Amino acid sequence: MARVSEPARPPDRITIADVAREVGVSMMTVSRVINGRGDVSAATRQRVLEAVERLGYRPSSIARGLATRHTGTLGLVVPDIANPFFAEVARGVEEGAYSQGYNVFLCNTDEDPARELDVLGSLEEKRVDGVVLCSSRLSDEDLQMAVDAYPAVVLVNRRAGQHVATVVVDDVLGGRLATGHLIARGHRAIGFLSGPQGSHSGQGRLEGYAIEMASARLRRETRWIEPCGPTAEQGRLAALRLLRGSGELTALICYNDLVAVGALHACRELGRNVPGSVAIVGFDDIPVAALVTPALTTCRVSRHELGARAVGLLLERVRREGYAAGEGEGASTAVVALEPELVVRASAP
Amino acid sequence: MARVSEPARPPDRITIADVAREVGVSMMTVSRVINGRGDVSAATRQRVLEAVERLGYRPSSIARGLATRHTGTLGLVVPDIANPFFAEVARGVEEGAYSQGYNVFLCNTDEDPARELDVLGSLEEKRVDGVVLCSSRLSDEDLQMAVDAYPAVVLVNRRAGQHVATVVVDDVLGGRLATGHLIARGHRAIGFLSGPQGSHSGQGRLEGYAIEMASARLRRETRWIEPCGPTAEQGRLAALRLLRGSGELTALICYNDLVAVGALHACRELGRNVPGSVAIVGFDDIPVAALVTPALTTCRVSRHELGARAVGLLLERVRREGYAAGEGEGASTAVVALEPELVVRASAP
DNA sequence: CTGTTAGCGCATTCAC
DNA sequence: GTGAATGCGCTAACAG
Repeated sequence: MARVSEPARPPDRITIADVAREVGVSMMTVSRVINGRGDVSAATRQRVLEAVERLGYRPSSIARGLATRHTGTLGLVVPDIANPFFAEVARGVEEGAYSQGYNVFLCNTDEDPARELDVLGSLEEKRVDGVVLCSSRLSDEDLQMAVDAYPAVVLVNRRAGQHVATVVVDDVLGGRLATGHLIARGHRAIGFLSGPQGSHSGQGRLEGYAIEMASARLRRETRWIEPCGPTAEQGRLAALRLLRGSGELTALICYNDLVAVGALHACRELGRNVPGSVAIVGFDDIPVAALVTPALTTCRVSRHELGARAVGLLLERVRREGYAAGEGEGASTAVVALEPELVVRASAP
Repeated sequence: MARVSEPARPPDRITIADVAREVGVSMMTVSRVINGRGDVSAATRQRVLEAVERLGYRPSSIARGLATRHTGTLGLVVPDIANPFFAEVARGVEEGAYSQGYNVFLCNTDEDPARELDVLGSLEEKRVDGVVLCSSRLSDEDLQMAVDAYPAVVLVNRRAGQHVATVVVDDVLGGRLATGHLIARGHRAIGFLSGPQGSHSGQGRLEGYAIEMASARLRRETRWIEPCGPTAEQGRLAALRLLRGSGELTALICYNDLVAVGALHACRELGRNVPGSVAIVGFDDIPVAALVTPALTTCRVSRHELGARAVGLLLERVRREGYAAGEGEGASTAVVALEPELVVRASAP
């Protein structure tokens, strides 16, 4: 068997020194050309550029990072990238970062606070210039410490005081939109599958529901509100309980689209036509919403924009890093609330 | 307005020198403790660890990377992270990387070869230790160059010769499973919505279909095969064409689940009961497959495993980086083909 | 078991 | 316009 005599280390990478030697100038001149800084005569600039091309030189972000203390990298921390919600947020973040020349580290926390802390630590070691932290499960205290540890942080879907940059969804408005639409269509007895007990977004949406019902002077019954897990199956079971217990209901607002799909199944089992006998509204506009029969009316917010706005805020801050976070200092809005919109389909026309 | 006299730079980070000074040892000793290398007396180890804790010292991956030429980072290149397929692959990749202490850069190519090249370049500058490249749209030539530029590369869903590590889905087997299942249920006239013309996976699945039909000595008609776009709407239209043109068909195999959902809608329009009059099989087992009515029988492969296997191969290679890629040298399998499985549901029981 | 020397590749002062 | 020295924070290779 042919065996190479030496371990055959890959040839060492081309460095800025190689380019300088090739052109016959100092490293500094090459550096200036590459970073477009300082004045360099057009002639030498040209020769440097050619040499860079010829040698296939790629500046090392690592070395540059060590020298400048800026790495051109961001961290993106999400509970689960396989969750379409965060996948789309990630898309928005990556696009924004890419367009500004940044690379982003993707980190899953798996909803585990310990792992979240761990991941944040590793990003710190990587010396990221900033972090987008989604749906943090950290305690207020830990969260504050984490925020302080980075040059710049933007929170998504989690608040932590006015002075921490944040992008959230206006869930109360979402709840109002859904409820208002049903009321406008003549519904008076509206049930609410409110999702997991501790859910912030569930609470917000429920609050919006309460506001609209109250302002329309409609009756509200505690038994019309039923908590449930965030899945289709749990939605089905909860809808069954609700519809059997409160036959007067003519509409159901569901914590999310999966729950709404479950409610659809429940109605089919009970022989209740949708939307004829029961109208159904979901939240999120996940892909399945448009594919089920009848297609779901649902309340959506651009998850892509959520991510895009988050990096936007982040990079804004990254750039002023090093300056005091002065209050008046032209600081842009710290808390952005994205407004959802109602997508009207067949389940609640 | 109160204005700070100086730009108020954040206090410089703690370095290994600070820790060394605090403990009264050399930097090397601290380094040894941190990296668990070399022998250090239990006593000093303890004192170093305490100082690290006390000062909140975080070693800089950047500096370490410059010194060791290993960054502890990987690149993950996908066409679109918002596509659930790649999101799940990403999950697998991230998990595997995390468990081995690596961080991963997420890069979207948006299906654009130019951008893919660009992104690969930026990863090179970041000096990643390896790259997982999914569904590359690069020409064979460009792909080969890209592969050569990195210490280690693993391809997902794209082949490039035997000596490039690759993880793919066995689409031919998938096609055979779907077809075989229908034949076993007594179907003899089976149509095929074959997806986009250039699709590799579509071709593979179609090949599997042909193999099974032939081995069962069943008649095959060219008009039973209908190409279509990869969406529900295009699936619906194609199914309409197919079912109207070939009334004898009792089963439809669909390029993917979205197309299958479209076929479901088409059957409803034509008043043909599923599965009574037409059985339908999809591919991929996307979330919607289980939620439509009737639920879809579909052929799935673990996308999570696809990612997990890819990082597995990658890290295996990263570790032997620097050695010649000797053929016999205990080199593990370069090409892994994951076997899909059939998930039987109501649309083709 | 521990310390010293040197350098990873680049950018930031300053000089010229 | 350009170059020379110096250091970013850390570890490899040797000493001791």
